[in-house]
Amino acid sequence: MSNSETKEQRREKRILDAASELIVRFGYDKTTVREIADAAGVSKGAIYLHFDSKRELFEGLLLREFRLVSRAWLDSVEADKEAGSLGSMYRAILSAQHESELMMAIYRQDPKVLGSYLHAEDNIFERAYSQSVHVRFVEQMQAAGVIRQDIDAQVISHVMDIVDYGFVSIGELKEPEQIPSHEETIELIGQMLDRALTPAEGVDREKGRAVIRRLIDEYDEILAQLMGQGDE
Amino acid sequence: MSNSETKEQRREKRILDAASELIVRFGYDKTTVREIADAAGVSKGAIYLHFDSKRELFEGLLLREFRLVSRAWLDSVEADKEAGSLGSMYRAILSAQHESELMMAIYRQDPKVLGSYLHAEDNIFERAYSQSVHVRFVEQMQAAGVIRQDIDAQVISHVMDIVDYGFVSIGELKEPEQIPSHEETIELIGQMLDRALTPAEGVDREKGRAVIRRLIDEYDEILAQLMGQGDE
DNA sequence: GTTTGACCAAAAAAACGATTTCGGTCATAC
DNA sequence: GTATGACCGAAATCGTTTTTTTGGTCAAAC
Repeated sequence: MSNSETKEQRREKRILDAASELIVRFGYDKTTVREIADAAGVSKGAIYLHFDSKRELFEGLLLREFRLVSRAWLDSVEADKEAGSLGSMYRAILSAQHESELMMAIYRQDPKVLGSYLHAEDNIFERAYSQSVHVRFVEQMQAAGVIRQDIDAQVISHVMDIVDYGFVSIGELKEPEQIPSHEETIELIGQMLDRALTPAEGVDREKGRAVIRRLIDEYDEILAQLMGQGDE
Repeated sequence: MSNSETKEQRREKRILDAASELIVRFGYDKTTVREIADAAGVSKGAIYLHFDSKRELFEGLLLREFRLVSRAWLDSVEADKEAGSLGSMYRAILSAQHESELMMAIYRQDPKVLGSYLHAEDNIFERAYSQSVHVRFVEQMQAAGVIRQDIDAQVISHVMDIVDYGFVSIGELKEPEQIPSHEETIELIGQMLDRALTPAEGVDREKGRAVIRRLIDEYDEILAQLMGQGDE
């Protein structure tokens, strides 16, 4: 096996790219399979060679996005030699999320984009949220000495969720011109976390990065599992 | 004039109380004037002796709530001798907001509660937001030496908006059992703000409280103005 | 072996009138 | 003077039928 993609993989990528753009723009319900096929330059039948249904196509798209964003997060943490503090890692994940309009819509559970899928039974979000990855992230960071251990992990994780949810959702509330650059915003958020949650005795940055690597591995497994479930 | 309310004032209060409970529960659109009258124990006609329309009744309710919450905020700041730091004041306002279900719905711009009023033209929110009270709050706090002056007030204010919006909206995303007590949550948020935004040289708490007093006065004026506009 | 697009049943949307509900008014009662 | 609720027109809701759209299939074409 070489690293070049097969013809099929390239076509699947084109389909998902087309679906992503259309769904972000018009929403899941208002985007038809026909339109996705046209935008991807394939026939409608071809889509069903890759996915069993519109729903599974969408779930494939969601899973790809989860993976892409977590990969981007990991890369940015690995690339930054200064990284390892809680703030720098949180900044990295906010940045990674912010790059993807689809990911933003997912995190804020935007009904305009996710449409009827949002309330479809047994959807991927229910399954994904039942794993409490955020709490585990904080617990492992505490164990690694990157986060103060005198505050309950549940509470820390919840405040981080609040900030994250506010960050991706604030665009629904404010006009674009009232919003400062997201670099400045993210910078300040990172500072706040660092100053409030870093232990007094300082941190071993490499340990923090090690936690991220381990967590992303875990996360990939969860995604693979979700992928598997979808196939049945 | 004595401090006892007139009969009319008492009736207006009963009407607003009834409206508040029904609207929080069933939403603006699904609550009828008839139901409000019944719940308040008055006739429908009586309602129109106090308000020119259903819309103005609702705006009266909104303005009363703004005033009540800002008053509760001020009281809690005045009562707490330790208050004056940014964190303690922010904690107080989150608490005050959290006490009022209606205020929570307003801050998260909940369509289930605010219904068609949310997109009604020239609604009170548009007018209220055009005044950038949050930015002015931060600027005055910086001038009083309670907040670091080396960070742009716009950015600080925006991050505080993000936290606030996330705080009142997170209930839409998570199940109640996944949410820690709001006391713990608020406590940590306050710590984060204090540690990240307090100047190194420490603060004069009384100066901070003085800013609050001045701001609430300003705010009352803005509300009075909005009230006036509504009457035309 | 691949790919396509005409085709189908099911679901959604539109059309439409009948019916009910609702915000607001005002003649009447107190 | 104050308060009420029957009353009105506008608007929303409902029930039903018709029309259009859409997800998914598969015989035919390549």
